[in-house]
Amino acid sequence: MTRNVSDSDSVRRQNRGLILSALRSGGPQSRTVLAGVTGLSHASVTAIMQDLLAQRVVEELTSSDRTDGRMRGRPATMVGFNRAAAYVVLFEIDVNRLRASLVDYSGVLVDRIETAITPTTFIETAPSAFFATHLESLRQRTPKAVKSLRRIAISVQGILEPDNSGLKWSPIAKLAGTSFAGDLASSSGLSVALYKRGRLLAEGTRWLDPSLHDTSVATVFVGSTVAMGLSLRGQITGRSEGGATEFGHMNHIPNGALCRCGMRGCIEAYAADYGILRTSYSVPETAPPAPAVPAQQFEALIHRAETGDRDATHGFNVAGRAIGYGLSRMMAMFDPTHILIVGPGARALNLLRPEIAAALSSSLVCKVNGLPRILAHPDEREPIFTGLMMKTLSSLDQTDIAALESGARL
Amino acid sequence: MTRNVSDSDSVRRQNRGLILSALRSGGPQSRTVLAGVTGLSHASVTAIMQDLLAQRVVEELTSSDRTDGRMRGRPATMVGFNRAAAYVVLFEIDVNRLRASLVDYSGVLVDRIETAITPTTFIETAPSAFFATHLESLRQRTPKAVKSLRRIAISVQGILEPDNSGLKWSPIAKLAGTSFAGDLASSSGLSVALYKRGRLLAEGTRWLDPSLHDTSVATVFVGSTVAMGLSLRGQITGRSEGGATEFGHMNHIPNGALCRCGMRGCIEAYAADYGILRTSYSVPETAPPAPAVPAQQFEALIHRAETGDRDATHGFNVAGRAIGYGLSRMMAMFDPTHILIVGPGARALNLLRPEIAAALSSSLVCKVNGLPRILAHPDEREPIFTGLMMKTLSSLDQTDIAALESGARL
DNA sequence: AGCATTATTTTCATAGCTCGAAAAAAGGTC
DNA sequence: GACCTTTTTTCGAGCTATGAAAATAATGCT
Repeated sequence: MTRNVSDSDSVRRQNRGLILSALRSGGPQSRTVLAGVTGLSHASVTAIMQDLLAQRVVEELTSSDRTDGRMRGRPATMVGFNRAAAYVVLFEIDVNRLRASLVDYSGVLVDRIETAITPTTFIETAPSAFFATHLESLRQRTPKAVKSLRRIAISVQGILEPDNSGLKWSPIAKLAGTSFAGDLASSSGLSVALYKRGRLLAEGTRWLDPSLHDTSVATVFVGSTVAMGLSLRGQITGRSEGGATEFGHMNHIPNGALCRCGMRGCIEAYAADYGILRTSYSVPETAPPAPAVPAQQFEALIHRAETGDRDATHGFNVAGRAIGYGLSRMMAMFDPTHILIVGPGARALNLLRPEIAAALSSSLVCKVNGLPRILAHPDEREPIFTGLMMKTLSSLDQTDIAALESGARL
Repeated sequence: MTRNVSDSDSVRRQNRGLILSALRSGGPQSRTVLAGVTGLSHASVTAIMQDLLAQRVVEELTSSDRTDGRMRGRPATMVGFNRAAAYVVLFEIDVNRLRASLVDYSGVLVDRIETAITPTTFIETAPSAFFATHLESLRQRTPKAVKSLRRIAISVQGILEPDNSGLKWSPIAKLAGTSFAGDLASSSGLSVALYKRGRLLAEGTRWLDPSLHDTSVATVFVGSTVAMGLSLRGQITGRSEGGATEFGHMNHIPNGALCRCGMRGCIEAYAADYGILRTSYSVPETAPPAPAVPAQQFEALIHRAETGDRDATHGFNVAGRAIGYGLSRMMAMFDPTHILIVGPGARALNLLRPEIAAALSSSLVCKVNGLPRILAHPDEREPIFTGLMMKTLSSLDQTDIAALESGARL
């Protein structure tokens, strides 16, 4: 049971957290600005800053870093994160590659390793060993980061185990079923967090576009899979497993097209690249989905549809319909003001849009409240990485750093 | 912008809130028990209690109220809400009746007025005047409550205005489009809250069954309409308008049966009483829905299906399918562990269950995580009233009472 | 060079809160 | 009436935030 009692300790923790999160989203700032942004008094900001400086969590920037034209009055001393205060290792795993990044406490990428993944990778090497090897490489290449390494976070696709130790189901061969996160945690002695890609997309777009930060956004990935993250008035929500949704496997048509997951009629079976391809080439719906669709093949299909090819256009219409009715059903539960299409499918938004709009228009909530804005953002890698990094660093801020005792040092 | 700064004031507010909510859910308790339940020290409980007693928010119960067999040691003095500390007026409006209740601060029903509503009621009388008349009657019949009246709350169906001043759309004739809540607020000088029925059902079932209090439950009303409230790990969620969903008007079949809302293919068009009736009697799907279905007619239909009538059974099968696929789609976004069917349709759960289970089983999340538990609770009036009352009183606790300044009195 | 001006940061005294320990209170038990 | 047991209150210590005043560190002006 969580104790919700409030005492002077929790007050400090809360206000330290406020300052850290202002620093996290606003970059280095003067104490006066921080007081304004957080609403704390100057006196409190000074007191908290003294703690943070003593703990080597933040540091004062030298005056040469100031670029703004000098003004009258005592010049402000900017305070920013001490980059060496902590390091985190971030893994992004995909069907065909693993990307391992070492990031410092200020959010600067220090080192990165990319490795290809094949269907046999996890037959030859146990997933936890695969991750451990990459972790070890990063450690060896940046020895100074080793003792300050605080967290590991992994971006995954699939359905998480309730205890977040691994995946119950995953489109990546032989990854599900092993408790790779739990194993990595015990072998490294660090906390390992798993996040679903859809959730990170929602997280990342909030950070990359501050105007969306406090609005309600549904971020939909359309590409080799279909996924969705939900951010409602700034709060990430969704299924308990890490706050993401299983939008791609929401049923679209009972007993419909065969999906990669083995079920029938999922949105993904119509709107992922393999689904669109299958429809366009009139392959029977019950035929097993292609294992992977090369990027240029999907691009070519978009081009054909854009230049008037009937079959390709039909494929995108069917996909738009699936996404549109999925969104319309989602909007009976939630009312995002913006819908952001991300990934390769975003380049085809103009092909998808008419059917999406038609499906949304046929719902009562859209008739009464109007249609949400639908935007496209073709690149998905940056939001995923940004989301993974910011989520990990903020959670470090709020959980570890804000709770540091007065005497303690990092 | 909300200031999230924490200071000693907010500490007190938080801890007062903790004690009030323990009292709200556990009834009168001794200070020692409260210390245990809230996690506060005995010293703090005493200090806060002294404030609350001075403000006449709570009162010590006389020893005669103690029923437990005497034990050794100093006897505990129970502390409970001062019933006269505040009063609230609760309205429940339905297609055919209005129920107005006066409730005291401890949650005891003091007075109640019920009035029939006909399709012409709001043609003859403006909605705000109709509510104001009932408010006035309650005031006159219990004069002592007048000066302590703090809030008005109304249970409604339909889609709320963004500012909660009224309804954008409602199944009740002539109710939507007028700002009856705003008008009532300004004429009475009290704050008026609108809550959707579905949300109150979720709220009420949590209070009525404490074992569900911190679980994730989807409460589905099946009767003259179809509605759903969502409670995730104890938190009510859903669309921004009062945290409810528009489940009944989630699309089930594109371009399907005509719904009362004017759209086509809504779940309600298949699963509300009028939809089941229409299917059972093979009335065309595009025929305008019956305005109201008498309770005994729906009961008779259940009986016919239970005794093997093919047409009636078909009607319930189609309804179960609509609800089942709706739930399966909802579960792609959220993962309640329990699904609670409430209202007249709950008496037909056995007829609906096979198709609901079949639809859920065809979804990936249920295949991986298993089916949620599906329960029935035929009576819907008690959860709605309890939800409305507890929500209103708790919000009074946390917003008004917890923030009372040390010197102030109610 | 020297003094006024201006903006930032720190210091200081005050007041509020929670907490643990000790004391007080209010009954039974023998 | 003395003792035991449990609840409740009192008291001093330790933290925290805050406004006001003081200190600091530059620029602008004469």
